[in-house]
Amino acid sequence: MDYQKLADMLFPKLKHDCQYYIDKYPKRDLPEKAEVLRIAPSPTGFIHLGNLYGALADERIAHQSEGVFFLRIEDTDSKRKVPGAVDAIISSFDYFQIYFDEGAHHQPHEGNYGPYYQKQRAEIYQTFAKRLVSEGKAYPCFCSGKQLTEKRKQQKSLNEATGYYGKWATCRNLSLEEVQTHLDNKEKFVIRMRSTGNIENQSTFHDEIKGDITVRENDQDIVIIKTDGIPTYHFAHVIDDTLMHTTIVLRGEEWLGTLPVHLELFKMLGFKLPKYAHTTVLMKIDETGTKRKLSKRKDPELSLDYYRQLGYHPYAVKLYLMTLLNWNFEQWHLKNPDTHLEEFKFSLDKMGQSGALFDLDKLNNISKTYLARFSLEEMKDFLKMYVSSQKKEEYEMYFDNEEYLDKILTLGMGLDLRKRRKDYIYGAQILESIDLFYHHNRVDDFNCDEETAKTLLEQFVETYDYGDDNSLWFEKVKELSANNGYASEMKAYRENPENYRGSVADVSEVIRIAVTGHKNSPDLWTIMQILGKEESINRINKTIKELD
RNA sequence: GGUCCGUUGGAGAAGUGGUUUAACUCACAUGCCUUUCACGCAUGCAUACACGGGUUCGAAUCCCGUACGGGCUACCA
Repeated sequence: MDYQKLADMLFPKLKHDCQYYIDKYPKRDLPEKAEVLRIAPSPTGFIHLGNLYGALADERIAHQSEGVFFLRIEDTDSKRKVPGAVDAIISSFDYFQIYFDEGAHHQPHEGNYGPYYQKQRAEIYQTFAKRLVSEGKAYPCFCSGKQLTEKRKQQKSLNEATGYYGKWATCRNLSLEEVQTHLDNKEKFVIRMRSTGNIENQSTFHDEIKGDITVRENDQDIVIIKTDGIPTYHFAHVIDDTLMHTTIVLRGEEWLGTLPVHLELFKMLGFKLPKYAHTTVLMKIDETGTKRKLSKRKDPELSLDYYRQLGYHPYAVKLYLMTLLNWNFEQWHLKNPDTHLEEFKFSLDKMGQSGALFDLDKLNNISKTYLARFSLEEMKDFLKMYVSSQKKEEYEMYFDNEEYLDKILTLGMGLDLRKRRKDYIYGAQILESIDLFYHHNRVDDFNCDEETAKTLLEQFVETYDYGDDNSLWFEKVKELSANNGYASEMKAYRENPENYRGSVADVSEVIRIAVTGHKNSPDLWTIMQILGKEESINRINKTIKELD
């Protein structure tokens, strides 16, 4: 059989040979320990926490080792492509501050190993496929989809493994004449690799995360080039990660099953095998109470956009993912709350082996703990970023009067006060809270009837003096309480609650609502000091009026 | 069906033959603090090593089997 002739028949007009591409993408000039990793999403228009999880691991390992992290778009399946999806992917990674050294988003200077869209690399794959054909390691297959379905049916009824292999691989040994006839008939064909593996042969393979795993040899003549001339994932992966000099292939464990295919392809092409690291899948609890993989279709709330829209701080989300990624991260972070996560030594062998449940409670906790450490300036920067990224124009007015915004943030969140709040989880909540301060009358929430509230407020204003210090101020509130049948001492109230209408705490709450619009806030005296005499009294008077 | 991976309290997770009466974080509860809430501190809860055999003086840790969960089994990635 003249394989070279076969190869020329199938691929009559390719510009270059394999050597051309091998020379075009020389070994990267990097320090010895440097690792090269990539994330290779397909443009389906949906990326979720799982993608970010993987990207963060990639990014850390690459940059920690002074290596390279790049973005490749796996757009080999035209059916899956969604318009605008690539932009969405890039903008999401951008929001979460995952930075690439090279790749799809860096156009026009995307890097020296491009193109980074697989669609644009079609000719490269074909060139290598041609070489395999010329060496007798791959062959054209003219089977139609219908025929393949029929085969599968038969295999199932015979209780044999499905697929294109062994005696079922009917196109394996077509003669040149037969191929010529098919071509003359303008029949579509795919290129399949000619597997030499035996499914019975087992060996162990070292995965950087999973450890030693057992793999069987592949015996399937899988498709490497589809009828449209575009490669399948398997072939593209082997070619790209070789030419782009990826050193660690980090991907989801759903790829473990096809690892034997990739191993055989690497061997067949004579390429050096990269290291593999298969990460666990993020899970959630189903409505039915069972654990299951996060799904694009069923779990829209787990899309990255969900967190962006609510305004989770990107760094907080990363902190959470890091705790899932490396078990020792959390304790490191507790010890070093002010150290950036980039200082943490990330390692593959500290990754979990079983599917981690996504835990919103924990994310929220990490998120609010993180926000609670913010200074006034940091908080404003974050809110500005959030408001502009979400185009929430109705909130932009808050930034026009920074002095006022400062006051309100200080009041509401205890920023720059000793009593830091820790009950804000994400941006949307904070903006809501700011809104409450602007429209501060929540008379519905008073803990007493309106008549009483009004009386208390009127008496409070009469004796209020901006110059009073905290303790004098509070003495007055106590007096006010006592005059109206409220306990002025908490202890006394707790011992005999039936003797009073309430306690000084209840009186404080009435004033607090009148001043801030909130039932809860930091220390009231300080708030009124910050708001200023005039505005404090205005707010109370306004409330009194509304109670009439 | 075949094949691969996994299974430690409600959740994440450490521990890979003997200071383990199994860390730590979240959740939950209680107490202290306190003019509210939150914070902080302290305490507690949680009947946690999937099950059954085996190896061993000794097993969460090693071996075998079973169950359960998940992945793959496409001209999808």
